[in-house]
Amino acid sequence: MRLRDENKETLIREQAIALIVQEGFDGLSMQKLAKAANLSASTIYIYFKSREDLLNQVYIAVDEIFAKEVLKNFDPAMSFEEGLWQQWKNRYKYVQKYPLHYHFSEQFRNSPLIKHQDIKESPFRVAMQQFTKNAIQRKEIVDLPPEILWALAYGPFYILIKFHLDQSSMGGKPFSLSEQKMKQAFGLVVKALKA
Amino acid sequence: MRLRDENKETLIREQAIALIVQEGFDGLSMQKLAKAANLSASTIYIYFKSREDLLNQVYIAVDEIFAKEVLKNFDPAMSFEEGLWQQWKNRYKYVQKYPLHYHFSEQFRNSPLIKHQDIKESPFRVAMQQFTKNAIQRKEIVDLPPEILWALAYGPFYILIKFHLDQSSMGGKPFSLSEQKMKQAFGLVVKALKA
DNA sequence: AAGATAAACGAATGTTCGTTCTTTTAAAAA
DNA sequence: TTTTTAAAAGAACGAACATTCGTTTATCTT
Repeated sequence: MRLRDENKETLIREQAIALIVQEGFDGLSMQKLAKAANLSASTIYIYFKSREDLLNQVYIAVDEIFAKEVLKNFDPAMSFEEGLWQQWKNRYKYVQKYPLHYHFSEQFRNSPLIKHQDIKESPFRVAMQQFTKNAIQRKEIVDLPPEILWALAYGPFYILIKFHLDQSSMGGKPFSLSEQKMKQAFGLVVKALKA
Repeated sequence: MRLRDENKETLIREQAIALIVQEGFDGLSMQKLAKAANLSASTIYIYFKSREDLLNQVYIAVDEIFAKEVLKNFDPAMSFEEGLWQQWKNRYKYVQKYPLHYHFSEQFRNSPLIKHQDIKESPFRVAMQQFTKNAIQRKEIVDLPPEILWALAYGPFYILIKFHLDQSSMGGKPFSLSEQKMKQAFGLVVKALKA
């Protein structure tokens, strides 16, 4: 018998991401996707039950990679300043390495398709909670409700990313947010949160 | 002759926003929109040239209201702390008053449909630039590249808004981010930016 | 009240959608 | 090599899509 091609599943997923980023969610039709992946539309249904299933699997795969990349060289036991900086660097590298994934996530996050539940207790979230809990216990930073801490620690970072990404997608291509600029913003965040 | 109903144009726009927020961009079909607005689909084409034109006009109308609301009681000559707090309050009230508009914008912002150009020189942007320029000249805040200043001034605010909005859309309905919590986050932002 | 005009409609256009069915093809098992 | 099995393809389905067209209807002008 003929074997299921493992790469083909990934190929379909990646092409779906590319199409969605290029043309939005309406742009992802099964026939367009088939053409982009050099397949018959019906072949997609061997690997995915339906369009909805495909979207879900894409979302899951993207999230998995994100969680993996963002935990590199990170330990919840790190000092707050070191650990948060590592997070900023990891997220920055993630955006650079998987720009399409990032754009896809940004679109998916605000779409009504998303199932807001069940994402609560990922090992990723657990690590993050432990990290901030440690920092507060050690009195490295002020004691704050988690969402305020989170808002200050990452809000400026993501606006910075979005700004530079929009900037580069408008004019010439290369995305460059200098590490110096990131450090500057990071310094201000630390200043705000320091106990 | 029969007169064009001015309210009908607004009605169509508002129903379009509601549909998009509920079901995403694919959810906005002309026939569904017609049914939601109690119209024949062809009637929509009296007021809008095409689906694309409709989306553009919706975007423009939403943006206009936003700019109007957010400039209330605001003057670029204000002190930084007073002016930025007024901005936070205005934006908070905007989200409360037009929650659908906010959700629509969040979806539209990350969609490939948006035309990134030509939004540069709105009177709104001009006021904001003057405001931060004043604050730096008066040495109220540290001298920073505009995008870093912007990232710190608004990043935490919008993450806070998103968090509480998601929270309320999941469980029971009412959206409540207490002014006390906003003040707490605001205090940290000011601490970070103070010269 | 009569006529004019544009708003409003329902029906129909051709296209594209997601999905399924039947057939062909290729590779693993015999 | 032959048989078997599932992957892959292609044609086909009804449904829904954006848009247009010819007719009807309401309201203004006269």
